Amino acid sequence: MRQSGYFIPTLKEAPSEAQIASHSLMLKSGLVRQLASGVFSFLPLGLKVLNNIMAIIREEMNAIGGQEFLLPALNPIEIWEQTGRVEAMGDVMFHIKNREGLVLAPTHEEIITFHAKQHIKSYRDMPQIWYQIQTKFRNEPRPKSGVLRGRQFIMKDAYSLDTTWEGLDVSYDKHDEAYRRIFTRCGIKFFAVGASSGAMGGSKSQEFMVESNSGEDTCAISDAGYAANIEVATSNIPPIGRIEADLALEKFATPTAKTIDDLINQYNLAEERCAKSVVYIVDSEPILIFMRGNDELNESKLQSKFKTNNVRPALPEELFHYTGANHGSIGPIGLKTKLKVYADNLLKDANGLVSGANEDGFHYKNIDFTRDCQIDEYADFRTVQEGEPCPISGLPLRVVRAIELGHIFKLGTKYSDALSATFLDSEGKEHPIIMGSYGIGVERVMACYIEQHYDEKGLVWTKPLNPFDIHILGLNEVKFPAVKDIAEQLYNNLKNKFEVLYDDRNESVGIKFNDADLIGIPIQIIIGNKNLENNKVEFKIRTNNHRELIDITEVEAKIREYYNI
RNA sequence: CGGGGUGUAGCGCAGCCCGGCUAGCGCACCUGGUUUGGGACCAGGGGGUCGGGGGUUCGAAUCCCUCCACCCCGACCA
Repeated sequence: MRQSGYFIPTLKEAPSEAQIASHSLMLKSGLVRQLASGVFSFLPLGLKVLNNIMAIIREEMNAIGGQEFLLPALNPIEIWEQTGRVEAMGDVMFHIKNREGLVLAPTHEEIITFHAKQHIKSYRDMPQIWYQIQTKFRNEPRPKSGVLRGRQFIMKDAYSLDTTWEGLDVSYDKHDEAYRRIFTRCGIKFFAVGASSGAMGGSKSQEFMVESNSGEDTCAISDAGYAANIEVATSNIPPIGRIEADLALEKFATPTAKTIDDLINQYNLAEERCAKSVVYIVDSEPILIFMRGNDELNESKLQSKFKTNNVRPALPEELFHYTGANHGSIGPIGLKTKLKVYADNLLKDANGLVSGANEDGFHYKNIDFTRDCQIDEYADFRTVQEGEPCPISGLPLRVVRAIELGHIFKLGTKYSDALSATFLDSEGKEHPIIMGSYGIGVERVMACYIEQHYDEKGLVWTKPLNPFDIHILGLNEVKFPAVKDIAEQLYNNLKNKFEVLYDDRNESVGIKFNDADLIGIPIQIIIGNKNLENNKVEFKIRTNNHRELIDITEVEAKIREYYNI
């Protein structure tokens, strides 16, 4: 490709809206342009990279037996109504205004299930893995970070159809392995985490994450290989257990203690023996939960425990109404109304506790959960903290931000039940198809690669994502026709063997060098008049910016050596 | 949806507080010339609904009202 006629609009200064490296570099190097908030156009160079990523995805999906589909973005709303997801999606789903009954698909479980219902009738028809690489539409409330969170984006989504739960396990594991291969081949350092299946109720879910301060998820990871989304992460902090002394329950005045910290400081108490009360409304039913000291309640765990997305902290007036006290004085003893009472596992059967007396300005001490009050159930409600021991090794956990690249999910029969997609087993009995769903954000792969591969000069592409293999720079071709001749010769010789970009523009050397470094093609062949006098050209490797003078006749061999082909 | 910010040429910005010649600067772009190994130089030139609408005023980029877009924080996130 001759650069003089190829559209690569590089920018010297990035538009001010770009806050993160990948966004800024994608704009500067002419890969993308923003059209509207969360909506991006891919320019030729960016599309080449995207195509490379999609080629890898296709290879790996095909390798596990995936069959490629192309499903429409325009969907009849009826199908979405049948699964209840019009309501569940809410504003996230785009609705077509001038054609009643059509929506833009944010994902394709419904449509896949629709086609499965049409034609998958027998256990003999399965297993199936169906996938597509297609544009999704989601009306994100706040698009951000360039292509990382957009209102329109390309997703590889795959769906497995199985007759048994064991079959689903096999399909799920295949995707797990395929995803690891895809991200590894793309040159991305990632980790997989157990994730919350939340109210979806699926039996297992795993996210593929890239550590990054630009990420929107939080994960707890350890060097021992433990990794989990903070929504489900645990640590092996031991329960506080019981103290020896069997002390009598005692009420005491705490007029100025509103928080756990106040209590600890004013009355010299052990933080872990303070039972913090949290009142939540779960599907309109109030519940009381006790947490250890200043432990933070994890709403995702709450949602999973009660299998609903509908949880919220109680309002101040609700607190008083249900407990008889205001925030800061709520406890397990003497509740005004009967509430279901839960406690975090760390407080299991504990005694010697301090908690509110359900009377403003008073607390109880020496509370014994097994003696003084009724705890209906203990469960894991807490959010793990940085430095806590990893549950598999005891090594300290790190809590990091991460970008979600992909998600694999055991759906079960949620959609096949809703849409009556059933099959007959070998005994002629009808069962719902058992499904899985598996997604990869294609632009995110690109952005994550960039986040992990750039320097102060610009992008640093490596095989196999690189848009071109070789960048030929002819320096001062107008003044030195010999440079032009050799550059043309090399270009014509190499262009049928490799993807070659030839900078034949009549630009100053500075511009050519800087643009080449910005675009980041792995190998630069720099042709200048001085070196040419000795039949030499420069061979520059972008990953380490190492430059070497080589004989013109060696160029092809050097390229083959670098790419190992 | 709540909070904060921005909107002036393709990009980056100044001017606005305190209204006043023809709206500026750098880069980019066009023409001619000179240059040529890390974003050249000289000369000339083109490009603007100052986000939109309304208002105040003799006069608005500037003050007021309103709408919109974009960015950041938060809420939300199948």
